[in-house]
Amino acid sequence: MDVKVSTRGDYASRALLSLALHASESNPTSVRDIAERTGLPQPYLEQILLALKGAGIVRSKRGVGGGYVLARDPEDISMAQIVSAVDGPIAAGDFGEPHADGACDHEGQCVLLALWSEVGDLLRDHLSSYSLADMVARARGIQPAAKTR
Amino acid sequence: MDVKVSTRGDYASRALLSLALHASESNPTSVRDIAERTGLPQPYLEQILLALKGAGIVRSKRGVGGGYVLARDPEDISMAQIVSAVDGPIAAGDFGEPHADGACDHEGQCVLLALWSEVGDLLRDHLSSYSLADMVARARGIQPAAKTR
DNA sequence: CCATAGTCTACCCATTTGGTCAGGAATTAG
DNA sequence: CTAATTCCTGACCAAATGGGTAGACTATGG
Repeated sequence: MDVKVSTRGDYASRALLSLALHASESNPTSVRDIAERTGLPQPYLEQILLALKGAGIVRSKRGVGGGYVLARDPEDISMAQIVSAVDGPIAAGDFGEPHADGACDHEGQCVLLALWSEVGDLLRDHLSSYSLADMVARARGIQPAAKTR
Repeated sequence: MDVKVSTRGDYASRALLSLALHASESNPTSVRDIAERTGLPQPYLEQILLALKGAGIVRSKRGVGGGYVLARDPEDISMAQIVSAVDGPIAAGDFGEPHADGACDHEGQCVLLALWSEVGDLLRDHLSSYSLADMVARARGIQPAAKTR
């Protein structure tokens, strides 16, 4: 089934969480600093930040005093966006579409396709329901007590 | 994130679904027959059935007229069991435990660990809520929900 | 004993994952 | 201008995983 979080997804989340926690001013944070704070390997982290930039989640500034900044408010960055930015779309299995009109080539296979796709939806929805701001809140201990979203 | 269903999980489900659909008598079905009905590569299917046997989901009989039979009633075989039998435990990421007492080595990383684990639970629960019998019902068109006419 | 059919072990190739490295290009300080 | 800083680009790499094959072995029934 393969429902493990890749290190990329995890690392990206950590980097962004760190960025959000230290977003005191609007001056950028260098990759080096982020790597130090999070304990992640710097060169690898660069790749990941680049992907996040490509997805429009962070902005970058080059040169002296440059670095990365969140492109939007943490409230407007969902965990689903983060994860799919570095790991591709959150979808269970690309075996083909459930060609829903009962035209299965073998027995009841489309029933299963429908199930996998349902599972993907469920997961995407769930991750979409959390924002980076939620993680910041939790990390600061202001846990809103098992949210009911 | 990696939330795709492996072919193994899918194949295992198909094989079992096929087995359940033709479970008219208690005489076993050979791997060759299952492969033919489902259109799956026979040698690969053998491996998968072996794993399912190891998990106690099917029983086998060797020799002439041998083959595989469901070990239990389809009602008592959950989709979660099938998937984890061939793909290992359904759990998001084994980075370590969320050492819940706020003793994160770096900033708020355990918050994320908690999230991944929550996601794994959600998924496992969801797949556990479906049984092979449910799939059989759906495949036969006795769809409890969208029943046309 | 012989054909059938499951079981086991090993191997194979392609892709993905996790990660490094060597420059190049932009920006700013001086 | 030039040098320092920092992001950017792209190649490269090792290991694991996924998907699949091949072949020998063993149990069973006739």
